[in-house]
Amino acid sequence: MKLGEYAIILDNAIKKKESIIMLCSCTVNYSGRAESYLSKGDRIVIIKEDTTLLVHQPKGSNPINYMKYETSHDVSLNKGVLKLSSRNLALKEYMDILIHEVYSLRTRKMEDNKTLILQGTEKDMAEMIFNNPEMIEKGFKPLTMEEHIKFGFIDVFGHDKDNILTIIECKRYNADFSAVSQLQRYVKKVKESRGVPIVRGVLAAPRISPNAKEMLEGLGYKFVKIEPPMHLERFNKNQKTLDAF
Amino acid sequence: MKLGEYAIILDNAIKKKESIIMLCSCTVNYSGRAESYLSKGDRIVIIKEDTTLLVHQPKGSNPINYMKYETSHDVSLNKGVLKLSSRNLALKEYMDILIHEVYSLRTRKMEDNKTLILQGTEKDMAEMIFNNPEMIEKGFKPLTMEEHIKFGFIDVFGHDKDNILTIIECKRYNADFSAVSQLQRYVKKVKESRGVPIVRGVLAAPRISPNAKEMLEGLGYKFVKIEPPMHLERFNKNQKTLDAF
DNA sequence: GGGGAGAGATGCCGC
DNA sequence: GCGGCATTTCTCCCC
Repeated sequence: MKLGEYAIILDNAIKKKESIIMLCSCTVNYSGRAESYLSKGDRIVIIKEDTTLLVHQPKGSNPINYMKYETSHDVSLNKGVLKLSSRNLALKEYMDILIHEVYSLRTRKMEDNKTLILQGTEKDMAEMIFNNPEMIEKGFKPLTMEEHIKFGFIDVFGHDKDNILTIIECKRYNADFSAVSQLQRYVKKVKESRGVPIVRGVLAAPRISPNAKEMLEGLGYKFVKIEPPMHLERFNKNQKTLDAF
Repeated sequence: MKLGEYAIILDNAIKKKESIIMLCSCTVNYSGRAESYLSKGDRIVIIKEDTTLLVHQPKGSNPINYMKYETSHDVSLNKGVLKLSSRNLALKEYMDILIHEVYSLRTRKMEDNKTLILQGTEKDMAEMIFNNPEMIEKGFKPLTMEEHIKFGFIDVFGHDKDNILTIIECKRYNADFSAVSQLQRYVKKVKESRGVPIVRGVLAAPRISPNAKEMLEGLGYKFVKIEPPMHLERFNKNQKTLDAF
C-alpha cells in the first residue's frame, strides 16, 4: 500500500474518532513545555479516541513522545513523506511526526467503559489504620480521615492515649525526605491553626530511608512500620500456588 | 482467524523477541505492589522487545495496567479463552490477561536505537543560571552546579555580593511546597556541615504557588522568576508561522 | 542496589 | 481554572 492510501485511512479514522494503532518508521519533533527531536526509527504510534497521541520505542514503559487529550491531528503528504501535525493550542504544544514508511495500520472504534478496581493504595492504608487504630499504638483514637486543611490533607488525624493531637502520614512504599517534610508542615500548621503547643507526628509506611528516619527523629516524630492492605488476595494466592509447580 | 492461531502467533513472537501490538477484548488481573481487577472491554495490548507489557484503554495517556521489563510471558488456551500469564518474579509482580476476542494482531522486530534530544530541563536551567549569574541578582558568583551532598544535590551553589553562601534551587515549572522544603533542607544541611550561621536560599522558577511563596518568605528566602531555556526554537517559530495561515 | 530527585511527569479530587 | 498530592509513578544519576 502507498503512503497516500495510508493518509486517507488515517484521516478517516481521525474524523470518525476511531482508535489508531500504527507501526512505522518515523521522525518526531516536539515543542511545548520543552523541546525535543527524535531521529528516524521504528515506532508504535497510537492515536486514541480522546485525541491522546503516544509514540513508543521498542523498549521501556513510557512513551518517548506524546500529546495529551484535546489535541487536533492533521495528515498531509509532501515529497513522499506522510506528515502528522498535532496541535494543542490550549497548552501551546506542537508535534510533527514525519512518517517515512508504514508497516502496519489498524483503526477501530473501541468499546470500553470499565474502570479499574484497585486495592492497596495510600487511602486504603489510611482506612485500615482508622479502623484498626492500635496498629499505630495503644490508646490511639482516630478522629478524621483524609481531612482537608488549607495546606494539604491529613491522612489520619486523632488523639494519642494522653489526648495529645496526633497526625499520621501514610506512605504505601518507602518513606523519604519529602514524606517527613510533609508531616513537618502539617504539624506546624495544626499547631498554628489550633493554637496548641504540642502536636505529635507519626509516619506510617512499610519502610523508611535511613536519612529520612534521622530527620524524622530529629523532629521528634515517630515511624511505625505498616504494610498497605491487599484485599484482592485470592488472585495472589492462586499465583503462588501455580508458581509452586 | 481462531484464538488458537493467535496463540501460536503470540507464542512465536514472544520467543523471537518481536514487538507485539494487539487489539482485543480482554479482562486483566494484576497483583504486585498493589492489586487490581479490570473487567471485560476493548484494549490495546503491547508487548515490547524488552518484555515490557502495556494495556491501554481508548482514553488517557497512561496504561491502565502494565508490567515492567524482565517479565516472562506465557500463552495458553483454555475453554475458548486465550490467557496471557505475565510474571516478574524479581519484583513479585503477576498479571493475567484473559483475551476473549482478538481484533488485530501484529508482530515485528523493530529497528530503533535512537535517543531523544531534549531541551528545557531543570539541568538546562541550572546551566543557564551558572553562565548568567546576574539572572539571580547583581553580584551573584556561582561556584558549583549540580553539587551532590549527602542529602541530595544543589542545583547552583555560590556567593552573593556580600560573600554570603547562597543556594539556588531551580524548578522548570510551578514551584510548590515540596520545592521550598527541599531548599530548606539544603540550607539547614549546608549551615551544619560548613558551620556557617547564615546561608541564603533562592528559588528560581517561572512561577510559585501563593502558599509556597508564603512559606518561602516565612523562612527568609527569595523567589526569582526565571523561565527554562528553549534552544531548539526554530521548530517552534516555524509552527507559529504556520499557525498564522 | 539504595538514596535522592526530576519529569514535557499524569491523574484525581477539592475549592 | 489552580492547589495539593498520590502514583503498581518511571527514569536517571550518584554513591
